[in-house]
Amino acid sequence: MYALVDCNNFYVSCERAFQPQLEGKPVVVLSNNDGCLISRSAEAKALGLKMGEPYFQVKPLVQQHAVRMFSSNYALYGDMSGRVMHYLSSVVPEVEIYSIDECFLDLHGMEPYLGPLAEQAAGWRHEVRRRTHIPVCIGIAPTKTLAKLANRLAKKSPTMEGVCYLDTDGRRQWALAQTPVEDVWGIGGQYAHKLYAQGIRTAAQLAGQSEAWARKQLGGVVGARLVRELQGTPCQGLQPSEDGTLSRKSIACTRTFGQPLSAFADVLGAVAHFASKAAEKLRRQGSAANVLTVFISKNRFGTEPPPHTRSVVLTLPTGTSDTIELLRHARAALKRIWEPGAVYRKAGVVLDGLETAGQQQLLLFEPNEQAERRAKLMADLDKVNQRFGAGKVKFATAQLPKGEYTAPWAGQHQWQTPAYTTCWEDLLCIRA
DNA sequence: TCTGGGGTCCTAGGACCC
DNA sequence: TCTGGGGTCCTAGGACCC
Repeated sequence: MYALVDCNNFYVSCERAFQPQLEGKPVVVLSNNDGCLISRSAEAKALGLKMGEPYFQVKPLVQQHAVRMFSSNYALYGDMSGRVMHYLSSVVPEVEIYSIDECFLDLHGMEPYLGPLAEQAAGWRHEVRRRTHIPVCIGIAPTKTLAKLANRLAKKSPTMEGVCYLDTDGRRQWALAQTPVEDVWGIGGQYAHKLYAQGIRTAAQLAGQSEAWARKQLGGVVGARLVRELQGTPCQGLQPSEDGTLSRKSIACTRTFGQPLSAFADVLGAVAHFASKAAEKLRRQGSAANVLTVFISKNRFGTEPPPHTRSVVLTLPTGTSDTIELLRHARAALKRIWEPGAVYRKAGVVLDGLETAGQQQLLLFEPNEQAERRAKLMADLDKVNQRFGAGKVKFATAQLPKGEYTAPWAGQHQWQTPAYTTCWEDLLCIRA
């Protein structure tokens, strides 16, 4: 058996944890640049506010109903996520952190030790709430896909009190019949459309198809696996996350600018900043990158025909996590795709071909003094920034223009709350 | 005026190799 | 006239996820 634990409206719940007066009110959290709605309270959903909708389009509705708005505060959400995951990691031996607000628990063979799983899950749910103020729902089933499906039902039906256990074949059939096919994990817009055209509208109907059919219709082995999992045969095991952290296969830092930019120096400043941030993430997970991609984009919503994005992919001479090295390549890459006179809205840096850091040095016959000094410099840089605040020490390329206090590319974050749990200055103050 | 960011996996097709 | 049968690696593009 697998359990899927999912935090309800996670970002909104994090804001509510520090502002209990928001309970029962419509609340939304906006994406970077205060662009789109990315988390909504139940009350906000009831008003018809949709996931991913641009804020400017729903502004009248939001104002009319006095919906409370928040800019995203990832320092807070990341820390709160860590607290939830840390607790869940302590109740079972194997946990896979699937995203910032979801994790799978491996419950195989656990029932004799834990007792009835539904009761256990209710206890975990209660304890997460008590420790973090974050509400979660738990779905339990024989496969990951069915656990996702169970989780959705736990969220929808108040009588389940946040836990849904598909422990019998009858319950599994009932759950499949309840679920629209587009709500199955792995069925997105394209596939849903295709399935409807063939008269398949529920998860039960999809589960009734053959593996060969699924392979042909739903993208090969992925589709075959999906249908088998709906039928109750596990095809995906747990990929345990080491000590509660995730190790990525690619690392990106990309942003839409707060305003359109057309000066090379401004865009270079942004690209340099993104490269520095990506390099920090890279070192944090102990990796080195072999491939660097830089892209710049124009307005993708305007009347101009695509392509709106130009990118360049560089294979680096050797795997590296050195900011200086990556900045040098990023600048060269940007020069190659830069069009004078164009107006840019967004840029990004992506690191791929990740390997364990240090491996590339084993190839050298003699210890490379310069490489060692550089590695030490990067480690010290990270230490200083960790202790005194992100960006306290940075490279000149990523520095602000003279006399500026905010970067020209910086976005809006009009409704940002304090980083209550990760910054001393932002510590919550309670007056008696 | 205003439209997010960060990931994963898979397939097909071309280049190249023996 | 007739033109094999594997492999591997790489890239681009598609689809999906939260």
